[in-house]
Amino acid sequence: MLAGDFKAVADPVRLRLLSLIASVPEGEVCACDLNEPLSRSQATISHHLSVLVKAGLITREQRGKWAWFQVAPDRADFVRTVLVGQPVLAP
Amino acid sequence: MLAGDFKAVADPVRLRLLSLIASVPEGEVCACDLNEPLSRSQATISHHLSVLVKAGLITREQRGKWAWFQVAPDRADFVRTVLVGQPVLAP
DNA sequence: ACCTTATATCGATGACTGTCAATATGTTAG
DNA sequence: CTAACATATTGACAGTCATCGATATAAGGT
Repeated sequence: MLAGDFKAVADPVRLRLLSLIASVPEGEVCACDLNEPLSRSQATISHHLSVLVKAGLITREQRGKWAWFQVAPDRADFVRTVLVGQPVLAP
Repeated sequence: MLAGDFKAVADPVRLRLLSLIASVPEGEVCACDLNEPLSRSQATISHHLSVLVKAGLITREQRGKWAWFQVAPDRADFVRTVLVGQPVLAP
């Protein structure tokens, strides 16, 4: 658990992006669906997505014209912890 | 779970400070014990402690000449999650 | 081949951050 | 009261960051 992991989610836009990506039932989101709801420029959204990818929290896959993002499988637990907050404790 | 919470732990020095404070059996640490092990100036340590206090993750109590810090009781779960990483899942 | 669309990259800029030396504040001891 | 000590605050500086407009890259359609 390094400070760099938290740095990646220490920005409101990135946290929201991660939340959006993690919350879709399909498990992946097209970048085209992420530009509008954040009220930031396309360049800014692209930048933040790239930060999340470089941090290893999400993965990017080019499919045709579109780029699809999903939570990195090996970081799903970290992402869930970050988004849900309180861990569920074993009794 | 706001980005500000993660911002507070997104610095290596602060993460280490939080870890030191959270890991002492007594539950509280004197600032005098935090200056040395981080290899930063006294002013820098004081600054980071104040950031953690303002974020509500630790509390500060003046006792005589010394300042004592402990993990804020109402944020103990967040701190544990941050430091331990994986949450323990209920079966 | 061209045009359109989707996304990334570049360059610039203003804001924020970590750091330290110096100084201030507050506390205890003599 | 004064000296010594612990911690906080101030001021300055260099580095990082979020943001955007403009441009580049790449893919698909016509």
